Amino acid sequence: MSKYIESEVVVNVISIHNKIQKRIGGALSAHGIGLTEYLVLNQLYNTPTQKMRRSDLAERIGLSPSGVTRLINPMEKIGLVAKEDNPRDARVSLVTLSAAGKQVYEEAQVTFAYASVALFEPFEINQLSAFSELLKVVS
Amino acid sequence: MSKYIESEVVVNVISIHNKIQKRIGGALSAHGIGLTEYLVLNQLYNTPTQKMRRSDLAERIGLSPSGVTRLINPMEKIGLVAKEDNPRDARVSLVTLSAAGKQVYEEAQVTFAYASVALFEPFEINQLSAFSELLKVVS
DNA sequence: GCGACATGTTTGAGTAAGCAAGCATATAGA
DNA sequence: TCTATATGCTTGCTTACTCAAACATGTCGC
Repeated sequence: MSKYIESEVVVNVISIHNKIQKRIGGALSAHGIGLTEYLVLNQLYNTPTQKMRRSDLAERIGLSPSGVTRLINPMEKIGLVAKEDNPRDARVSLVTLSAAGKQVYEEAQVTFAYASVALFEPFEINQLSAFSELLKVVS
Repeated sequence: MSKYIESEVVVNVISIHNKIQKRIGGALSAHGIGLTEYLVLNQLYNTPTQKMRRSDLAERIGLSPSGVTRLINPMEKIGLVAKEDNPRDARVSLVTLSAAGKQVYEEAQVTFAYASVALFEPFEINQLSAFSELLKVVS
């Protein structure tokens, strides 16, 4: 098909990303959130303080700053996250995980894990670990 | 971070897909096409007849049928592909790769390969092959 | 302490897609 | 042969983003 194995890998990653989007995104809709919103909750949950600057969040989940603004506003309205000011720097706006957000995340995490396992069903743990390490380096 | 390795893999795939989108998509813009358009050309190029039904194309590149319509129309206008009727069935509309489209693809393929290699720079061929096989199965 | 540049966020306008509905054609059953 | 249903594509409307510009605040050199 292609001269370089790397090109092939890229095409395959795109393809699997489509499936992730459809299957996992679909599964998460049961919790009233989309895949990108899940990633936000995931980041906040796994941050010691459970709060983060909008631009850092953008960086972490691969969104533009304006994308974060538009994503977070509705999440704030339904109470999953809250806005907080940084007393040291009035430019920044911290996003914090609310109790409700935490709960939704913990529930959604289970769904996410199930759907992920289903997707990678045919593989062994050690294959997946190797895979994961590889991806982490590229990221 | 997460209880299941599979969840971790999914998050990492999403993350690398962001990079693919940005780096490879950016690189392809030098040829006047985006990543999705590249995938269309790639499919057509690698099909024996170099023509394909719109719905099959949609399936192959993970787009909805309407997405294909909206993607192909401009490509047809600039002459990368052409529309062809199926004499056996007037419902279907075949997409064919034009000579110009073929040329653009062959040039873009080089860019795509370079960018892909750059992305996976730190890895060995055999790691990547294993990786690629794994992805192919999931796909 | 003030001007110039740097950083963080939001807003306005545009783009790429999805879903659901519509339209055209094909096929199968009575 | 007509009617019902299935299939393929496109269109209208909505959503999730992006980029560039605007705006607000912070910092540095003098």
